[in-house]
Amino acid sequence: MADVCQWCRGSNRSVCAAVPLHFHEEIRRISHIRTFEAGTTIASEGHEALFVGTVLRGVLRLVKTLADGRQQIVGLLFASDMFGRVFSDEMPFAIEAATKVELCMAPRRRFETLLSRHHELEHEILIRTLDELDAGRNWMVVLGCQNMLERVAAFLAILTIREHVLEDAAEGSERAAIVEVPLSRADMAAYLGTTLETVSRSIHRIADHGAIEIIDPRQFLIKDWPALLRLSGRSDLTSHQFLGRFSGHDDNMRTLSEAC
Amino acid sequence: MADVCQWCRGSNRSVCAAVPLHFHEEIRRISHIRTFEAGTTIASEGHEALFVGTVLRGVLRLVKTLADGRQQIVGLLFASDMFGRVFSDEMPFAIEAATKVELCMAPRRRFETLLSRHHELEHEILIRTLDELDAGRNWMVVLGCQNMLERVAAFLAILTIREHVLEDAAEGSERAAIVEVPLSRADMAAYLGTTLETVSRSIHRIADHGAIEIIDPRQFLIKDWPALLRLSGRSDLTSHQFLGRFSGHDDNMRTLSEAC
DNA sequence: CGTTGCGTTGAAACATCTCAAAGGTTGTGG
DNA sequence: CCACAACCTTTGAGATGTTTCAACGCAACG
Repeated sequence: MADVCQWCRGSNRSVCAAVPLHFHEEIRRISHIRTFEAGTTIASEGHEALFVGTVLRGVLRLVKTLADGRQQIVGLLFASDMFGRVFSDEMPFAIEAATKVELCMAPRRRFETLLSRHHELEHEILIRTLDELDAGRNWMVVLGCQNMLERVAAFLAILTIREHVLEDAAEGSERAAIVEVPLSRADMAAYLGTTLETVSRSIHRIADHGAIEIIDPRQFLIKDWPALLRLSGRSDLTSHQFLGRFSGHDDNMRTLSEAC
Repeated sequence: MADVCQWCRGSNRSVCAAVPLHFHEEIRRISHIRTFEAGTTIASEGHEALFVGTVLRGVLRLVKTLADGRQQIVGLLFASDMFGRVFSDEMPFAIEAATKVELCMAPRRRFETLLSRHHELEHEILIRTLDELDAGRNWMVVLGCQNMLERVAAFLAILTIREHVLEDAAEGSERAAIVEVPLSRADMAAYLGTTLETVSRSIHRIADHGAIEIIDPRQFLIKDWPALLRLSGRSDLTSHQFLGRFSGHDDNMRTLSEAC
C-alpha cells in the first residue's frame, strides 16, 4: 500500500503526475491497485459508477451494446489514462479489460470529495476531458468519412505514435518501429465500425502497399511511415490530435509525422 | 450592453444560468452579443481560439475538413450550448453558423482568467464537457454501427427530444409534435457520415413507414413516435444520452421515450 | 422568364458485409 | 510426441447497402 503512488511520480501523462506531490498522500489514502484478466468487465453499462482511477498497465475498452447485440468500442484507455465517470451516477458505457490490466482505483464518491477540495486536481481533469473530447471528435471523422483501408491505417498510425511516445518518454530509446496491437481482430472491428474480415483484408492490403510488414497477427513492422500516413488519408495526423497535449514533446515522432 | 445577461437568467441549460447571479456581473463585463449570418465561419480549424461563449439562438456546426475536401460535422451546438475551446491555443475544428445565430462571446484568455478565479464556474464547465464527451461517444455508436436509415431516424428522434425539451422548459406548452430540422440535406449528410441523396431517400423511407409526415424539406410531423424510435434502432434512446443531464426534467418526452 | 439553389429520383458502379470454409497456433490429454 | 479441440485469423464468393453520376422538379429571386 505504501508504494501505490510510486508509478505516478515517474514521467507519465497521468493526472497524478501532473499534480503537486503533496496531493499524492491524499490520493494514496483512498486508492488501491488491482489487476484484472483480459475480458473482465470492470463496470457495466447503465450501472452506478462506483470507481474511478488510472490505467497503470494494459488496455481498457469502453463499449456500448445496442439492444440487438451490435457493439461499438467508443474509446480505448491506455497506461496513464483515467477511467470511470466523475459527477454522474450512471455509467454510459461498459468498461472492459481488453488485455490483462493493472489499475489504480478509488471510490468515485471519495474521489469527488477530494476534487471539491483541490481545484488544481479538478482543473487537470478538465484539461484531460477536453482533450479526450477532441480525440473523440477526431475519431468521429474517421468513422464518418473514411473508408475501411483508411480507418485501419489511421488506427495503426495512431497506435504507433502512442506507443513510441510512451516508450520514448519513459526511456528515451530509439526502438525499431514495431506496432504492437493489443486487440483481437474483433475488437479492432468494433472500434473501427466494421467487421473482423474487413479488418484482416485491410491489414493485408496495407502490407501489400509496402507500408507495413506483418510479423504476426498482432505485431507489425512499420516499413514506410509516410506511406502509412498517406494510406490513412490523414497526412495532417499529429500525435496531439488523438492523444492530447501531453504527447507532443516527442521530437522523433513529430519529425516522422511532419515528414509528409 | 446592460442586458447581456438577461437571457442567461431565464430557465435554460447555459453555464451562466447554473452559476450564482453575482458572477453574471463579471461575465457581462468581458462579454458582448453578436449575430452571424448562416454560413459564416466563426473560428477556423487550426487557428488560434480567440473567443468562447454561449449560443443564444440558432445552430453552430463543428466541422473537420480533410486534406482532400471531405468534411465531417463532429458536433452541433444549439441555444445554451457553449462554443469555443478553453485551455487550448489551436481550434481542432472549425466553428460555423449552420443558421443565422446570435452568440454571447468573450475573449478566451479573459474567460480563462475568470475561470481560474471562480472554481464553481470551472466546475460547471467540467460537468458540461463530461456530458458532451458522453454525447459524442453516443454519436460514435451511431456512426460506427448503424445503417443509414437508423442514423437518419436517430437524428430526427434526438432533434425532436431536444426541441421539445427546450420549448417545454421555456413555456411549458404542449405543441404539436413537429420537428424542425435546422440543417440542409448536405449538412445532415455531413453529420450522419453519408451523402445528401441517401439522407433524402432515408427520410422518404421513414415517411413510407408512417413514422413521420414530410411537411416541407425541413419540417416533419411526428406521426408515430414509437415507430420512429424503433426505426432508429435505439429504443434505449433517452434525451440525457445525447443532451446531458439538463434535459432530463421533461416528463412529457420521457413518457414518449419510455413508451417503447 | 431564365437563373440559381436545393431537394428528389433513377440506374449502374462500387465497397463492404455475410456466409462458408480453410489455415494456423496454442494448450491439453492420451 | 502426437492427436485433438478450441480459438483466432485468413481467404473466397455471392449478396447487399450505399455511393456516384446524371437528370429532373420546384420554389425563390432578380
